[in-house]
Amino acid sequence: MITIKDVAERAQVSISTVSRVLTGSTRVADVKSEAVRKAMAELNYQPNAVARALVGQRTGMLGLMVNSFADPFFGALMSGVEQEARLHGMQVIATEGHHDRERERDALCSLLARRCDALIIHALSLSDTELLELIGDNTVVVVNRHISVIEDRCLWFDNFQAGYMAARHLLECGHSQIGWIGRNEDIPDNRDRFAGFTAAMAEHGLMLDDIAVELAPGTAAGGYQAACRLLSKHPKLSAIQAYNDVMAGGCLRALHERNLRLPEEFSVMGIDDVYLSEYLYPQLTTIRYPIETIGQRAVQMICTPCNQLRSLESCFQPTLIERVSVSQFLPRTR
Amino acid sequence: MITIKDVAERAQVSISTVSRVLTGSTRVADVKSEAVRKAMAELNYQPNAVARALVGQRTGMLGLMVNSFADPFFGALMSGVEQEARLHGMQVIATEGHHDRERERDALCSLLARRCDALIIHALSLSDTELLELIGDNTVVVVNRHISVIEDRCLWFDNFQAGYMAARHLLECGHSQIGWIGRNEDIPDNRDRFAGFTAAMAEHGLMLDDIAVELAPGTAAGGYQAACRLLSKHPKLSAIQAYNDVMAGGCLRALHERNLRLPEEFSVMGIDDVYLSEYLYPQLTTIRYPIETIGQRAVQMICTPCNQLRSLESCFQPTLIERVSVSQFLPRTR
DNA sequence: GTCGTCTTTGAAAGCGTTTTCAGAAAACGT
DNA sequence: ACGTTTTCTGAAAACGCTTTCAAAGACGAC
Repeated sequence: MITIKDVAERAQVSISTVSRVLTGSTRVADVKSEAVRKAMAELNYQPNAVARALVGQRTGMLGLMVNSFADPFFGALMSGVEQEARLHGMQVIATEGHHDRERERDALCSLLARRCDALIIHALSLSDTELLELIGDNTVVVVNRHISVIEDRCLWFDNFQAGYMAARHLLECGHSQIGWIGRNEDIPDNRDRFAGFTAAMAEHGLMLDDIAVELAPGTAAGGYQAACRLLSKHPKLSAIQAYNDVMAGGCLRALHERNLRLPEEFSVMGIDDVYLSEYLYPQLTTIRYPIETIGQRAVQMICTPCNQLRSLESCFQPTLIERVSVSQFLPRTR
Repeated sequence: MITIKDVAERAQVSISTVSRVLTGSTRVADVKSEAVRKAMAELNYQPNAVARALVGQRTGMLGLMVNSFADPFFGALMSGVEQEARLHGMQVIATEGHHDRERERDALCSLLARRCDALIIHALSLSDTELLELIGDNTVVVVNRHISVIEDRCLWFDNFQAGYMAARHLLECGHSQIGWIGRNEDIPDNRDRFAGFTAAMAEHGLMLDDIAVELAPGTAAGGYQAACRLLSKHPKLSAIQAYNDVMAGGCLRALHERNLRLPEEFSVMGIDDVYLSEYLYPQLTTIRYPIETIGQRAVQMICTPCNQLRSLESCFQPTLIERVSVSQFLPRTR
């Protein structure tokens, strides 16, 4: 491998001088600096980032842990992070946590051992305590999670408001018989979205006992099953609100199988607005989770000096994305 | 930061000894090794991977370049790579190329500068020559591309066969009026798939002049536009073969808008079998591109000693995934 | 008791950089 | 012409680790 030493030899200068033209820290006489540049080009020299990291005490690496690369939701997060990281000359190094405590811990340790300058973490399975202990005093931004002790290093989404807005939209379209399809895991996102949903319903005088609810795994298959159960138990339903777009996707399938014309005969809402949503038929009306923006903001929090960082909100607000899957309520004539 | 020196001091041994228990390279007396372990635990010591990389001349990092993180196709690739990398104790460090020559070059240089032990590259915009020049004599696996000079470091997909199988399937279902929706960029994948398509058609006596073709950008919107044009120009079509699943998704929308019952009245086939396909309505019949497996194999090629590596094929074969969007041809009665 | 052989250990060199320090050379003011 | 400042440069230390080398003990054989 070509090192700074080779360049120095070829350019007839000391390695210090080569280093100086490399970093541009100090003035170097034009003759020499020219010679160095020439030597570097001729040898096709590429500075060793590892050595630089060791001496400079910064690696220029941004550790990122997400649940799964294959999930488009996290794809969007990663994309946001990478774009912004590039602007700041940082390199993303990514791992998957896979919703598994062991793996999340290993992944974090690995990133830490590699001495990333900062970490962006989406962890589902690690407890708050464990997470805090692991990160120690490293620079960290926790996304999609609210840990009050480090609230200023967290970016999260107003899930309550998302659930609320979704229900609100359906109610405003005239629906009142609205079913909820949720996850059967007791995770905060699920709780909050459902709470928002019921709050909106309550405003219209619909109490918890009146609401049809089915729980299932947070997958398309889960959404399908839950929808099937919901439809057979509650024939009067005119709309379904799903925990997220993926479950809404499964829900749509169940409705298609029953030959319902969508959205004329039945409305469906999702939450998240993932890549998927506009491919569904009918295109899904949903609540946008600005996950890509959150990724960008996480990097900004890390790379922008505190004094320059306008202290923007850490809690991101949902927005309604109106597509096709929801329409005005029309009493069915069957 | 707490270093090997601190541990050595605390355990009352030299740093050499600490290093030895760390690497396990040489026997260390039980008393000492115990003391070292204790000191490490008490100080919560974590070896500095950067320093180890510098002296050991290997970073344990696997550089990965893909087109875009947000694209589920590449999500699957990344997932395959990460899984296998984990098994081999390697860490993935990823960048996006974004189908842009400059960015692809920058991304590669950055990975190279970081001294990744090996690179897995999906590059669309770099020319063969440029790519070869950049990678020099680094360990590299090129995916989804065939460069004959380094054929043994390439893994690719039989796009011709994919196009052939797709058309074949439609033909076997009795369709003969089949339209092709392709990309308007002249990339090899597009050429090969179309060539396979026409080859199958030719076997049934359908020559190029008989085939309805529309080209558009390789997006859902592109698929939609192309389908609209195709349908208006060729009312007799009973099936469409799209370049990939994403375009097929757009195509489905065009068909829904025309109130065609799918698949009874019209069949659609994709290629790739991305995450998306089973969410489409009707669920897409397609040709599987085993991209996750390709990712795994790329890592295996890198991490498995040559002598152990059974020389498996480098060209991956497509398989037919029968879902719902294709049915037997039934003459329309309208 | 002496010698050779193992085992275990610490000192020191080295990985490829950056940066400090001090000296040499050049430029300047008078 | 001389002292003072400024500019430029190389030697050397440091970053945190691994590994080589040689020395020190321990042990058994004779």
